[in-house]
Amino acid sequence: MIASEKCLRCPVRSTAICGGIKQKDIARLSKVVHDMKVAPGDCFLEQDEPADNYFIITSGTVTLFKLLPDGRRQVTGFADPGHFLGFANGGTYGFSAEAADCVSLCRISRRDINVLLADFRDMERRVLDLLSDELTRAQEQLLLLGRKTALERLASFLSTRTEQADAWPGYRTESARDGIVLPMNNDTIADYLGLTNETVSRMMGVLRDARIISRGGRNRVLVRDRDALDRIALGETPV
Amino acid sequence: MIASEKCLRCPVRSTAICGGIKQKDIARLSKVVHDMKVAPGDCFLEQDEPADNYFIITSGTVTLFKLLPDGRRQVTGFADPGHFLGFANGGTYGFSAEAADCVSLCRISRRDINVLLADFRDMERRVLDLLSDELTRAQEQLLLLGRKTALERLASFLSTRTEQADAWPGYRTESARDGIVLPMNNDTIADYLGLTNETVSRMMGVLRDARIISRGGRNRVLVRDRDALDRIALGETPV
DNA sequence: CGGATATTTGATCAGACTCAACAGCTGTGG
DNA sequence: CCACAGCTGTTGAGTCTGATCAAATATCCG
Repeated sequence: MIASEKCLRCPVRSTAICGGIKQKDIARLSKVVHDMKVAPGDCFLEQDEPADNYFIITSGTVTLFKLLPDGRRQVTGFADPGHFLGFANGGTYGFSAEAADCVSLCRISRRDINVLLADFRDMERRVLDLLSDELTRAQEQLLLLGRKTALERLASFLSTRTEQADAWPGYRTESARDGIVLPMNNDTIADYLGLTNETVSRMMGVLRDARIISRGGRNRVLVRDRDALDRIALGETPV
Repeated sequence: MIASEKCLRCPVRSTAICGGIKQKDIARLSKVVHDMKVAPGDCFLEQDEPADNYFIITSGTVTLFKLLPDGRRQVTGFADPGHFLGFANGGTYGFSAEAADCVSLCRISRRDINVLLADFRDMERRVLDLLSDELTRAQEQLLLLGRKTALERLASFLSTRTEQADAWPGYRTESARDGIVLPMNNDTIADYLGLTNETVSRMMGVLRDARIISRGGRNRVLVRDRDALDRIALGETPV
């Protein structure tokens, strides 16, 4: 899955766009793919705005969220490197996206994406796979929000994050083998899990008291008992 | 969007698969597309089973759901005619599907779908659009489950169902212009909205007392004040 | 009619929210 | 070096929404 460094600048970028990319196509891609940097907290895609661009994250983490008119917020997911953003059914985005930390991404206009899709046959299939993955993850999150308790939600979140860190070692620093980095604060985690920041803090305390996790410095969590975490996440441990 | 009756047996079927289908391709499609009927309550696709088939609903409504080990159930959505089921990232289905009422569908094996996708160019794009729609709807549902009250959830559900009835008039009987049909019982609605059947019943009563809806016979609801319904759905009406 | 299933209604309970106060960390400026 | 502000996270007390449990009623269908 990791492409050779030779293609374009960022391995994730070429991988995400069209897999094994040929040297002769680089020039063409460079014309339609624009690099961007976004500072933490900056919103680069807003709900209900015209969906003119697609984005592919190359580094950092992006928070995706929806808002109700009175300000209630639901974080619908986090986009990590390799993620593809910007699908919209009705011509406008259905969610907003803001950088959780320093984010690099590349932008492709709606017009150009169609050319790319037509020219790079395997790209369409890849996008289809990405969307399919994302839908599967969204459905898992529906189960979480609809039927899990606060403790189960937090355990699920930490478990999933740990899995992702396994799948993509870039997330994990060598100094903390079992540590996962949470680039978002408790407010954001709360909005993701349908809870409040107080409840997130309390449940974090419950897991810490049970020696299942421990604090590994700012923004870092050490998972000490992953089996226990997974059992809680699946509701197999009575509260 | 409605295909001509001449293509295959079901207009929805040809539309869903590959849009304007040519006469000469019908024979080929018929070889890989198998028709099926499913009785109400029957489960034809089970979570964690090998994802060997894709399905396209041609009539009726299908309930999609996920289960926790202890039996808690979350309905992740309803698949109406034209919907495409069976995407799986890890080789197994991520959810189960059972017929809500009498359902007709066609089955395409995983092997055959790849041939179809390769041969019918516009099919891949159509599937991509369907997936994109579905993801958008899933995100809307995340907002509902994470941040809306019981009343707001039910109002959202009824509002969305009404919109769908507008978009596809087949849903609506001419005898009840504003009536929508709910082919699922309160238990299923509850599992969809992350509530209990008692709460669904109570909130239905609240909307009825407020003259926003009224009962239109079994499985049928009349929406009397759609604006009010939408305002509640968006949380713009203080409880 | 009768039995099964679904819905409605009531009373009580509990998990998570709200509001409020406090602690810890970080960076800033005197 | 310390004082302080500002932000994030923690902890506590009280409240409330929706769940649970139980019973009554309604609806469907043979």
